[in-house]
Amino acid sequence: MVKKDKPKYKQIINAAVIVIAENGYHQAQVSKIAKQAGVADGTIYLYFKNKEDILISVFQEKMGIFVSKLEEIISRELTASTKLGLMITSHFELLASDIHLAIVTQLELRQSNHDLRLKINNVLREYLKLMDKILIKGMEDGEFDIEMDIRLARQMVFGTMDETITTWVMNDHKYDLVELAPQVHRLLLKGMQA
Amino acid sequence: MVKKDKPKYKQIINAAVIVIAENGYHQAQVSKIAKQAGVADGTIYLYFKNKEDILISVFQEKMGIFVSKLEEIISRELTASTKLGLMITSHFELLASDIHLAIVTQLELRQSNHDLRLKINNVLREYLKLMDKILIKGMEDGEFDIEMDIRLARQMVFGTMDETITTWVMNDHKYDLVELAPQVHRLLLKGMQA
Amino acid sequence: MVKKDKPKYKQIINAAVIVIAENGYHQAQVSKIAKQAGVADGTIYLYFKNKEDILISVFQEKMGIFVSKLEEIISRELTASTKLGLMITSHFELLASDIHLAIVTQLELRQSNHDLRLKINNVLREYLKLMDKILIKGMEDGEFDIEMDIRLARQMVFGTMDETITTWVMNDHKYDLVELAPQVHRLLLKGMQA
Amino acid sequence: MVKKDKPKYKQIINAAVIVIAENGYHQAQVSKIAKQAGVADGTIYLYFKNKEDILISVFQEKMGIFVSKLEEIISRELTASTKLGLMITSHFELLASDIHLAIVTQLELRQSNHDLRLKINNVLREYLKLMDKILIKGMEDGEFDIEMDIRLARQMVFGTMDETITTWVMNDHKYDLVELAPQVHRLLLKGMQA
DNA sequence: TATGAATGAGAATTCATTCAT
DNA sequence: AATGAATGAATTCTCATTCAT
Repeated sequence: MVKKDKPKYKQIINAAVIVIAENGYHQAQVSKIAKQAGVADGTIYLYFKNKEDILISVFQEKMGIFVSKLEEIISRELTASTKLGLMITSHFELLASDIHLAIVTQLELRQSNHDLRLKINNVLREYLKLMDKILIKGMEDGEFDIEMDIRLARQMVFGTMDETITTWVMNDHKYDLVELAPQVHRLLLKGMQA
Repeated sequence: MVKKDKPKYKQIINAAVIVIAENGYHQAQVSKIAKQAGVADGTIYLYFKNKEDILISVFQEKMGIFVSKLEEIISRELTASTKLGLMITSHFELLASDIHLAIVTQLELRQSNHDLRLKINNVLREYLKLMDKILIKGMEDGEFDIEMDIRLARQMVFGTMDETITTWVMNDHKYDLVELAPQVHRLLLKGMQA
Repeated sequence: MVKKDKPKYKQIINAAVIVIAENGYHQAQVSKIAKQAGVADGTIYLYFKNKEDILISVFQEKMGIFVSKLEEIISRELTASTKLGLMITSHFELLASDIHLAIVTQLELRQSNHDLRLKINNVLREYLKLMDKILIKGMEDGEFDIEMDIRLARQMVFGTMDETITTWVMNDHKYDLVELAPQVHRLLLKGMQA
Repeated sequence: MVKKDKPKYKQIINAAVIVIAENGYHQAQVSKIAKQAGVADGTIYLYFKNKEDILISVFQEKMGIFVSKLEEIISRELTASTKLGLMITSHFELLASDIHLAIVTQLELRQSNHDLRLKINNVLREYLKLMDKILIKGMEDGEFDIEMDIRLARQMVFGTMDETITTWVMNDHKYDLVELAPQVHRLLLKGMQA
């Protein structure tokens, strides 16, 4: 059994999400995370190399859920446009169901330093690659404009989703994010359709 | 003559942009900014309340240029779609011509804490309001889909532009950002057209 | 059978010498010593009261070899001057044949704190007492200056030997220490002769 | 006026000697030194790069006194043997007159880590070079044995002095160190005489 | 006997801000 | 207005030791 499978590993990850969401990135001291996780400060360092390692792991573990979900969607027998819709919906659902996580990914983790952000971007890249698969399939199948720049299209899709979620979080999630998914889907679809 | 008109005010603002761009947000100490501006540390505090005030002022002063430009575009006798295109192009041009500023607004200033980001968002809101004016005019004139959610449309426009610029900055601006403007324009237009 | 006779006791002592010599006093953690000895961290505490106890025991065990050797030399039927020469030679030989031990006693163990050094000095005292026996015999037999201060003489003998060994260790033992013994002997003899 | 001439520089150096002597090397926290010096913790870092820099500077500043004194002795028109005597006496006098300094140089500073000790040795080397000058002159003038190994002789001189002082410090300086100087001188002289 | 996961105290250093000059 | 020396609060990480198994 490796470290990541031990119960305390996930315990600390989850504690970190809560502490960062409730206190903000810069007020999320290791001792607070340890306390929230119900372990001693030193125990943190049996599972993580340093504080940065906790934060990257938070992102990896949680982003992993998005990636798995997206892989599952892609593997299904559906049109690219339907897949796009499912991706948006499930992305919104996951964050709407875990406000703490939404705060952390949309606001707090972006305050991290350059190095950490580079590492986070590596994790993100995997997600964006899957997104590209949908776009390419849509272009090949004649659903999406064959002439469109794949990078720009991806930036539109991700940028729109990201901006929508961030706005929702900054407005204290006082409206229903998931309800917006169909409209976002329609908007993006129009932009990309053949 | 108020403080903002005094030469040292702008001198410090510009020094801050350079220092933050070259050292990163977390390595932009007040003493470095003072040195770059050619003044003593204490002098900073004759022009700014505190460090946060410098950063907000940087954003306000620089964002003001975008706002002025956009106001000028809106005031012209043009179709909403043409205005949208001009907005994208001039936005890209301004950042492409000042890499330091691009780094600061797209990457470094986002590492600021929650409070500062809220204040930055207030400044940004003015810009987004002007953007809304174009979208509303386009809907009224029958250019854009009258059914579309104005907030989502704005998030798509801003999100796409923002993501495009950030990706360009993170790729060390090794390709021409301004050249992408027409394609981004076309993509967004398709998404919003009636 | 007491603890000191059990195989793991010596195993840990020897592991400590190696770990300290190779990593330095401040990087010789208990866990490293345990690993080198092939036992669990907790096992150390079945044989030693605490970390300091390991270090004192290292010194005692190893110094014991010097003391035995010296006792054997003293018991022989020889002139004081010859005994002095044998002492120097065998002292040098022992350290030259165990570089790890030389590094530990000449450099690393001296970085220990005040308390530990006091305890080490107690162990050393036994050796110095035997040294005194040779000097006293020499004075009684008319070989050494009867007027000389025994304490000062001992400090000269030990200080010279110690300084010579330390210099050799600090120069990465790139010359032959044992070859220096006759010269050191002659030098000290001249200083003490009647 | 450079940093070393500013009053606070020496103030901190002297505070460090007292704090280290009274608390021991490992209990000499920066905050204690700052308090003893009557400055804020942060002020220390305006004059010293880090804690190690304080300790090296202590050694350099204080060792400088020994070096100056020795240079002055060497420059006089005296026999090598007289110079040797003056060196021993003034070395003993300086340490006997500043017990704190004696504790620091003979016991506490030797607990420093490998890196720091290497730097201290560089400072010490200057002193040893001057010592060599006396020995060489003595050999050239026929006072000292022309056949003697200069390195071994120096190790005898320094080792004997060092061991004598350390023993005195460890015995809580309950006897008069300076009174021992003539005897030490005589002992060493006999060892080296032609 | 032996294990090794868990504990938690302890300290160097940075940097925004002040204020006497 | 301008200076810049001085301030001091605040936080990560290590590692000797314990104790349930």
